[in-house]
Amino acid sequence: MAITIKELAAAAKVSVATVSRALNDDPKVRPETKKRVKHFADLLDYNPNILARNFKKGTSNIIGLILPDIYGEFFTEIIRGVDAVCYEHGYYPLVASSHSERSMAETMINFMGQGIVGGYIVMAPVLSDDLKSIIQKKNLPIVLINGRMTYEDCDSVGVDNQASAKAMVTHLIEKGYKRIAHISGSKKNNDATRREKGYVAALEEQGIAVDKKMIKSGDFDIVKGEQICREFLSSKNKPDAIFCANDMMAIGCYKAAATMGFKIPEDIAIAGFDDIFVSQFMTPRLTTVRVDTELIGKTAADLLIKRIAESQISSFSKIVIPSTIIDGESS
Amino acid sequence: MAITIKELAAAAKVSVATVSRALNDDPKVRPETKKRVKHFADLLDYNPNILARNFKKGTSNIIGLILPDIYGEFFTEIIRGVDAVCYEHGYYPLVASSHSERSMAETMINFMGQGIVGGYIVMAPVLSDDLKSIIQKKNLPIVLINGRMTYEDCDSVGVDNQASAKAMVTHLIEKGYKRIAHISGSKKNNDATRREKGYVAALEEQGIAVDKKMIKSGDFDIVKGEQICREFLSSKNKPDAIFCANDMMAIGCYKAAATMGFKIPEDIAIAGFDDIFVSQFMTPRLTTVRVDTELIGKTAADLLIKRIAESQISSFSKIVIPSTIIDGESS
DNA sequence: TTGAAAGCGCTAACAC
DNA sequence: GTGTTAGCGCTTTCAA
Repeated sequence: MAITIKELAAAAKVSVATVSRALNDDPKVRPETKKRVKHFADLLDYNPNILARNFKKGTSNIIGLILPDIYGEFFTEIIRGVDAVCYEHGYYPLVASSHSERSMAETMINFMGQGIVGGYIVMAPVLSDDLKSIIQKKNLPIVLINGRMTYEDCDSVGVDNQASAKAMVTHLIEKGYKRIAHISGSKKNNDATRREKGYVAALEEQGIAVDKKMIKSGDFDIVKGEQICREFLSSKNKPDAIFCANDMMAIGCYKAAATMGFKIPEDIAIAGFDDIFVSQFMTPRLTTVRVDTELIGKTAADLLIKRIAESQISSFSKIVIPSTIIDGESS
Repeated sequence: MAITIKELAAAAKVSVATVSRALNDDPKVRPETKKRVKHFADLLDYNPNILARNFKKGTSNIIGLILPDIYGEFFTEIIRGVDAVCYEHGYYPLVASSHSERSMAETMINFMGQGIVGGYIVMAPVLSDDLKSIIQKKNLPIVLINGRMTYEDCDSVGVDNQASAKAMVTHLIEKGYKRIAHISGSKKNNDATRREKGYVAALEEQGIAVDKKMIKSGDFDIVKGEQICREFLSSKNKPDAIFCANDMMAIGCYKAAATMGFKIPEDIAIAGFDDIFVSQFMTPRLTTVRVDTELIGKTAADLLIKRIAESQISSFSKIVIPSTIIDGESS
């Protein structure tokens, strides 16, 4: 066991209270006393037991980061961003996935009232009623990532999926594409539905009729993306461009095009969403929407840490992280 | 603040001690008492304050997962594996990267004696003296991932990089390739040096002279991989195959080959290491070494949790996670 | 400016 | 089998 405040107090010949105050930079402590205490703390290699501190204060410097799953770049970058900000502020991120078999709501309840975390960042692609009620009766600060941005009861950070998708499709139209198909994500996924709405909005704004047959769900999956692209390419009314709801499905399209002998972008233009790492190395370079995912994580952590530190509740923020169109050679 | 053990005790009309015992399944408690306590616990929505428990017991059900950085599939899968096992055992993973500017050693010291974690999993691609001394005088259980496997002072889990690389190169030789080049990782990275050794060992075993000019360091970087591949392909003594120390560099090679007009595998065969997600979707499918990274994380977490739970120290394990050769169409 | 002491919620030794 | 109580290391009143 490491050295305790008592031993440090004895060494510095002051009371434990003074040690505590000195180490917490209480202005009431005389500078020379403070100095002596700190000197001995260094000397004896003293580290306050954070557990005891958190326990006593009823808060925690640990942030619960609850993700629907842990895979792929998106989550990694969120974790990375959260980690970076946590480090700056002396917080630690506790990462938990919802483990599919249990609901996300359960995971959150598990954390609650246990004292382990001082607040959480929740990434909920689907905002169930369970989850909503938990957020509403929350006893800990919560920041939502990419949740429904209209939600009024907590802070949230995310991308404007709809506007970004709309911008991308508009960009394709401006480049001269007339028949733009869309491979959407899962119907249940909030991001996916927003992106599809953006696609529809762009067409409507440009006076292009929306053809339902030109929208197919690929579940964000690379293999499904390939499959659907194959269907599009072999249909009689072949599209001249495909906007995929994520880059993974776009990669699937590349594969389909290659094996079917279609050249990108001459025979079929492809656009994605996310700008994952490999996209910049694909030949031709994928046209896509870049989202600074790490910034989402950072912003969420910043928000949460502020929220944990403050006592009174100020109004909730909804922060939109901007996205950029990467005009690659695939369109 | 959530309900405490005291209030629960009052409700169930027993002492706090009985509540504690009942909830911890102490066999001394009468079944009916246990039942009543649990009933009230459910009713009142009681969750024990884990912080208080950990504090009191001087342990923690939180595992510190210290990574050199957080990006790419490898780390994600480690986190994923650790998370899965943690969940099973009621533990939580606390993820921290070493944040480059501070050393990994510092991060570990930060955790120590603070009570926050009950042990850690450390992924150290380089085992510095700092780190070694910390491991040696450790006051908390540690499991090393992919560290130097010869290290004797703690548990470790990892891949046999050398044997796997050797197997891959031998495989290439058996396929008929005569002039196999190697794009290695960073000289400082333990994985990289082991893979290079495996490459050399395979050549030697097959009676092929090792040509130093055929080994160049690409730092595990996709762009450097492309660059070096370009150099190899334009040299007068062009290799007929390139074994890259990771898939990212292999992707770089694909790019170089495509732009220089070389066909894979006819003009140049490419092999990688890691079998990252996109490798299976590359055209042609990349020949590579598959490592079950998630299993590494799982195994490490398993080991650590056992270590935390047990009181006396048994001998340290070194677990080697097997790897497989994926015989793709790029060779 | 400093010290003494209470107490956070829980577990475990001891008493009954 | 159950209750009483000390105490984990720290912060924070309250006194001095």
